[in-house]
Amino acid sequence: MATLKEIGAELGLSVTTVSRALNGFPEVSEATRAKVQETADKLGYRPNRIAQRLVTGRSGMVGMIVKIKPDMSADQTFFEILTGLTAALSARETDLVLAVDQEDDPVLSYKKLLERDILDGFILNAPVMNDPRVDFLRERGIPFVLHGQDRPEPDYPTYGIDNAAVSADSVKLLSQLGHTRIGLINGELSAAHANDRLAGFMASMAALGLKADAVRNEASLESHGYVQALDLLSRPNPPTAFICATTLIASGVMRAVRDRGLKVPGDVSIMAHDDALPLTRAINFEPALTVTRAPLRDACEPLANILIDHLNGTPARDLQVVLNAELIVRGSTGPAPKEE
Amino acid sequence: MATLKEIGAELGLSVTTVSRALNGFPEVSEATRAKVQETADKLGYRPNRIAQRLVTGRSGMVGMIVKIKPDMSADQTFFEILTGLTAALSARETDLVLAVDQEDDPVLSYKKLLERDILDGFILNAPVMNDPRVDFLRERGIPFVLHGQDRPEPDYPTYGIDNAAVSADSVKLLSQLGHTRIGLINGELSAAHANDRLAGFMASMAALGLKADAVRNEASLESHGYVQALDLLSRPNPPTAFICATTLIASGVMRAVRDRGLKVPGDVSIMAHDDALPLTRAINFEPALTVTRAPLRDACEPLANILIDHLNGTPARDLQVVLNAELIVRGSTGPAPKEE
DNA sequence: CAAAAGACTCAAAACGTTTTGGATTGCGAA
DNA sequence: TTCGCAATCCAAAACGTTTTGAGTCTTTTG
Repeated sequence: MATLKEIGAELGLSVTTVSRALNGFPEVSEATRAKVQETADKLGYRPNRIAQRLVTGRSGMVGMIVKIKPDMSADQTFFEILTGLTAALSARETDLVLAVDQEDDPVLSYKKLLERDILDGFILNAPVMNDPRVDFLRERGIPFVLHGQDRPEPDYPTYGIDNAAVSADSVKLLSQLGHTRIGLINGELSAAHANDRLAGFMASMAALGLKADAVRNEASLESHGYVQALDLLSRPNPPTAFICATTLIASGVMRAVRDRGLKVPGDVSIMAHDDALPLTRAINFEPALTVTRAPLRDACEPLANILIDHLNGTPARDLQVVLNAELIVRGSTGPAPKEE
Repeated sequence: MATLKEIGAELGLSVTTVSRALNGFPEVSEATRAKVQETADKLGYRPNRIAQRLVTGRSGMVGMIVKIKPDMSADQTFFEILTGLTAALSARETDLVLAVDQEDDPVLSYKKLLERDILDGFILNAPVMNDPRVDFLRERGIPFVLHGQDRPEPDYPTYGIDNAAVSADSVKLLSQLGHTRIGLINGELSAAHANDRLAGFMASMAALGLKADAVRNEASLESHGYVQALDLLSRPNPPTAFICATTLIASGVMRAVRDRGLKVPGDVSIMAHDDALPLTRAINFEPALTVTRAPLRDACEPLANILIDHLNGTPARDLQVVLNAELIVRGSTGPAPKEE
């Protein structure tokens, strides 16, 4: 509970000098800086954030709104993001204010939170295509960072992986292994990333002259993977390889393949995109899963830093990061089976 | 962005008067209050929370730390609590700062958050018996409210239901229906409420002279209910009634009962405690489930208010609420089957 | 009719920090 | 000597609110 004034009184210095000493300003001598630092430590000084925020005009809080599905199911990715984000933000003296959105209108929760007038910016996750939240915040000039891409040429900070490239890389690997009938078990198309995966898949299949007629887009569930793979495998010319949106889907697909009496990777190759969630780890599959890998956890620190840099004045065009996922080849992919 | 000063300038009043007019102080005339209110509305005045907090010495933020299990599974109850809590807190101009705890040491996250020195208090949920977080916060004089009971005679604010009574009520109902062999499929004993349920069960069974030898304590999962019920039903003298810790467990128990070719409630009665989670609704069971009911959602507003009242000076002993769950008899319970 | 009581209002201090615009010192250069 | 220039330091203002302690009227009371 020590204050700048108390430190100053202790040393016979002004608050100005104490403040500058502690904040590393150049116009204070090293000798005094050392003394100030020492008594600050001795008195257990911690800057009063509220006072700092009053004078800087910033609240030091950013918002994130969690969209909850009608069934109240917790998105597996949510805790992963939440964990990393709070840690990364707190390293930069920023707090996360969380709100839960159950409204039909996707921007209503943002309006409500903004009315309280205490947030410096927002972190937007799980975007849909042309996300209405983006338009809403952009119109009002509220800073935010988007996790992912919701449109081709954003003029706001974004951070995410190239989801079209994820599909392209996967198709490329499989086609090099000789596969020509490749299935895509995608996530729900309401999500922007699922759109990009689909677009990337269609484009690279077309570029190779392959027919992309084994595509399914549904929720990321084990059961979805199972059902869709079973269905596709009962075709006259079933796919010899599956690209799965998530490891969860992949586990369903693998179960389906085996239920049909087929071998992985002998008869069917399976690969997935891997967010590196602790629940379903690609490495624990039997055989270990070939993946495009981009740990969600890794996105948290960049997201936090991008938003805070943006708040500090860095222009949006310097804060648009699109990474490529890493391709990790493991045992679940192999050469296409010989045609009989 | 209007300030008190601007409103004052507009009307030729001092900031003092404007502040008092808006905050409903008695020493300002109704005429001026009306004028002040009017121009405040006209200018779109919103009090600067940061300035308020600086002068009141409070941050307006309370913390909650979410404990995540090693498998990163999201507790079903978490979103329920989060939703209600943010709403209730924001009604009292308070924000929720969330942190995620993955440490082994249960108090480490609290230490870290306290170091940042910006929280007025904490909301503690999912207590274990003699919760170490309680001891930690109590020692340092940090205000908090506990959702539930972790020890017999707390000297801090608490809010929760009487879990021993939940069991007692359930046992009473079933014994009045003639059941003598009653099973308890409880949650994990690490949770304080599971302890209380167990204690209440043992006590009331003993009071009735009944043998309490069909008790299982494990995670609240459908599969747990299924497995344990199957096991208990294969005994020579199987239970004729089950008390389940959650509706999720109850659904597993019901499946087990039917897999054994038994009828509910003809052969076996089933009841559960119902937190009123949207996922598994007691009323959607076939037959509808008899429950002791205490919606988790209903706890959020009291929790928020208790903590804030406590911060405002209300002593802890006036803020200890123990409610009784409502007993709702539906179709899943019936008279004990006649012994052959 | 004076004094007390009430009704209403205000200036100023306070919260703890950052930042602006000097002020003071010592020292080498003109 | 005097001027300029770093190198240090400081007083005061500012952020927007709440609260304290008085002040000015008007009305009631003895």
